[in-house]
Amino acid sequence: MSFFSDRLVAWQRSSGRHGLPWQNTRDPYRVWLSEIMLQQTQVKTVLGYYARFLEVFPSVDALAHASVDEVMPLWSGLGYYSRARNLHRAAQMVVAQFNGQFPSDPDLLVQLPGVGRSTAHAIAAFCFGVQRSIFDANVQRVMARYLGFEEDLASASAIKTLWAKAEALVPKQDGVNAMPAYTQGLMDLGATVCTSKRAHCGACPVAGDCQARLKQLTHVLPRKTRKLKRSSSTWYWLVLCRDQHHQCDSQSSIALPQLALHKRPDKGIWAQLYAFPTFEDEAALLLAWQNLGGQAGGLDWQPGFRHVLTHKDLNLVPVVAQLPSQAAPSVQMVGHGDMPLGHLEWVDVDQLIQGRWALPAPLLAWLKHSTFADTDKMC
DNA sequence: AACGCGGGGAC
DNA sequence: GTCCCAGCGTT
Repeated sequence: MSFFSDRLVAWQRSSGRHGLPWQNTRDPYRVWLSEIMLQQTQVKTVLGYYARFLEVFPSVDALAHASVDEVMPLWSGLGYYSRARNLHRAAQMVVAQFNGQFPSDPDLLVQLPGVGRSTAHAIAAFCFGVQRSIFDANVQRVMARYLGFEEDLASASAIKTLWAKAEALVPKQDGVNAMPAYTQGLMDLGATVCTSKRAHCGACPVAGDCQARLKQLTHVLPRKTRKLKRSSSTWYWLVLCRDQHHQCDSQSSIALPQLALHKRPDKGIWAQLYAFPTFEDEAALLLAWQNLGGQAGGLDWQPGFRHVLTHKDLNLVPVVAQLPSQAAPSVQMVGHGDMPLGHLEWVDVDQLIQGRWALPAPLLAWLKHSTFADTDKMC
């Protein structure tokens, strides 16, 4: 029990986390999915998404044969949506290039889109006992403190150096038995004991030779100079365009209200998700509205609301628009900054509310809580 | 090396 | 409010 890894493995088995749904399995598909969802995302948030995803796509084969439009709604609200697109592409790669079986070699795993070096090591360690180290923020903190590593982790060379030291600490023997517990132990220690704000050294299995504790540096390490810069808030105007052809009146049979969506561009915020036509200023909105044949007074400005992102605040203003009867239901619309809009998709409000389309979380939340979602009030 | 990318939680 | 979190891809 003298080695770091021995102590950590024993601690994980006695005091670590064991009941999480992606634990107690060596199914690479399930482990991989959990690792991707957990990137920059907390356990509590992931739980629901993970269960729903596996219910719809229980295997890598099922995921590979789906369309990306079936995958994205299951990610709606989770953030970092490129993860979902990479997940889908990676599933197709596993089927096409690895015969449906995840490889155990981290050098091959890292070729999958969305799988970086740390995630590749996690999959290899959990599923195949490969003796390589993960290196997420938890491990960086644990290692910087345990080793008394004082270099600035904003530097790439410092990261490289510390990662190499982490690799040197992995269990030397019986990887298949030890690596899953060891890897989980690193994460658990960082999440529950050696936490960012405070190190609970009394509960730590390796406090005895922790250099940060011995030098009273736990509150200083890890050093990381990079500061988060928040840019100023931005405004978006969102057009909620009703379909005239489905408007309710006393003569028509029951028709479902529909709204126009368009697919966001490949890059930038909400990339490739579906959103209401979005404009960065009122002039662009009005120009597009004019191009559509809209009339003055056909727009109803709703109260705006704020949505906070990591790097900036969004001020979102919904504008309800009544499309003129002569306009085609599908129209090429220009005026989204310098980005041409594609054809609009007309979608039942029901389907939006039920999460069948991949809307950004704030748009879906607003729709659900607005009177606009109430069919009666549309007539 | 710096930056963009969502959302939620802790304090 | 600020900072953090099972990071990765792009420039």
